[in-house]
Amino acid sequence: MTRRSGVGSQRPNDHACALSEVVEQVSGKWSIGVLLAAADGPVRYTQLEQSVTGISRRMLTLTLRNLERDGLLVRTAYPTVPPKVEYTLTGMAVELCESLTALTDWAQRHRDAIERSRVAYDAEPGTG
Amino acid sequence: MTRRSGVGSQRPNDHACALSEVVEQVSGKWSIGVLLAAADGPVRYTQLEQSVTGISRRMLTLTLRNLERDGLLVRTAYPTVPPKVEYTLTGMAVELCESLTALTDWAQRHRDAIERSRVAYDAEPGTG
DNA sequence: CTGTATCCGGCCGGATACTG
DNA sequence: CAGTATCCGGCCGGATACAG
Repeated sequence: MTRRSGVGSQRPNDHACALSEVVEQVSGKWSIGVLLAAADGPVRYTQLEQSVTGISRRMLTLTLRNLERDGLLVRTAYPTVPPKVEYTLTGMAVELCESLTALTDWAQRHRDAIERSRVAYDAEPGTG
Repeated sequence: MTRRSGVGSQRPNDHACALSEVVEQVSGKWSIGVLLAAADGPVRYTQLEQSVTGISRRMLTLTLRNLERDGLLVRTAYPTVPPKVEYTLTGMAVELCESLTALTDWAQRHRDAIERSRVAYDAEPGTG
């Protein structure tokens, strides 16, 4: 931070607003997983179902529809029998994923602290 | 991306996992707003209530407690009458906010596309 | 293979009242 | 000023069954 002079007229609330919109788009329980699973190239429905461990068909479809609707995924259906559908990241989504690496890096730097905050307070062993 | 050679053994799923954890921590309806509102320095409860437009006392408290618990905020209570409580970002949180600017930048680059995706689909012109 | 439809429980979050 | 307690509605998401 401390770049107040560079941004200009942007108040903190503006940042918060824009930021919240972005976060909300990927804040679904499965959005990140689906996005990352589709990052390596065109993937099929069943491939996603397998890579995104634990997701149900319902949530996979809903997540895909949302990402598609937000312009992050493109759905390509081939009129074959049996049907074949491929999902591909848009340029926007690729850039988003790249931006998200900043968060991944942050998470890695503070992995220990996060771990501690997610367990601790409940374990309470006698070993210290 | 395209840093596959640098990270080493990290599979996409690992990224997705770490990433999801981070996103989850700031995915509450008010987390981002509170975080950004507290970024300028120590802020008091009522200050937050005012800057974070629309938040209720209940949600403000819950959000603060969560951020505190995740090590992103520090709560300082002064034993005065009337009471005075200040909230400050931790170093972790400051770094997180800096990382989040990557997302803000992304949002700004794709602001138009985001706008379109949030309206559209309801207009339904006859051009298609 | 790629979905859709329905039911249902749990959690998130708003409104309101009360407290030290 | 800075919270806490309670009620309650709506949405998210899991399980399951059905369909082209």
